[in-house]
Amino acid sequence: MTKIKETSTNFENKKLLAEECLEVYASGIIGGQWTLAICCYLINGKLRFGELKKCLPAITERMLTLQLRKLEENKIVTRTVFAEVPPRVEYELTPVGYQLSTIIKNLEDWGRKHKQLMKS
Amino acid sequence: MTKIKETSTNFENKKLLAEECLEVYASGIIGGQWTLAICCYLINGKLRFGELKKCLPAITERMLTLQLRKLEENKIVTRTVFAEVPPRVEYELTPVGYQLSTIIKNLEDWGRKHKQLMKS
DNA sequence: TAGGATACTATCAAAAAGGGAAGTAATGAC
DNA sequence: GTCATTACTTCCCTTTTTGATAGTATCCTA
Repeated sequence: MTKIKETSTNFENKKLLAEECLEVYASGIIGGQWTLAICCYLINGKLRFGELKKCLPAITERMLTLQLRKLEENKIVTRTVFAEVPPRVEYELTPVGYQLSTIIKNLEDWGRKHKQLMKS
Repeated sequence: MTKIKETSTNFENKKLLAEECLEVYASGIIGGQWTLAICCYLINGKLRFGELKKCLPAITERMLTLQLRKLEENKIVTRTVFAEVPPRVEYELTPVGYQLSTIIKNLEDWGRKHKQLMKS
């Protein structure tokens, strides 16, 4: 999750696919390793940076920051900074962010079925 | 898409997340760069290796093979080899594979909305 | 005046994903 | 006997993502 190289074949491929295939586009946006997990927690209401970190004990601060920035860029969360010391920053889903709940639910259902199937 | 290192922190994190979060589990399975695109084409019926390749002009044979193998491992597609020369191999979605259609549709709808939003 | 709280940022390294090009096996057509 | 066809496999390299660790700023408290 750093800068992307706009000359790589990989970049081109991603762009092309996302252009002609809305589901690929969507999965590119919510497909980061922690993205969905973060959204899951935010769906129950806004959370501070530190609270999210507690929800995801294994995430590093760097990763959490990167993912939140990406979500913010993609207008899926809003970031509100309170001018206090120590600082307080709250993250909340936007309307499009909340609209992910259907997808999340479907993924959950499908995931359950699939997991069951793989066990047998 | 090569071997994964079962000792890496990354591997551990993925495992943990997938265990406690079915939507993360699901997105890990269908989240490859070409996975959803492949499923999209297969949803209309079985296709041969070469036909898939034509559907995705930019994919390399290597990648297509890897993705299909992963899909097969995850019981999302079946692979049927016909003992002919030149060889013929057909790929078809399994029932769970077909059940992805809901998710694909959701992603498509959400993607459309999101894309619209980002333009404004 | 040293330490704590919070939300980061910076730097370096490792792992994972993806790409390019060439090679393989079997057989029928020419 | 050479070529074409098909579905791969191999090897090596680049790009992208993720992890580990160590800072930074500000003010309040003890």
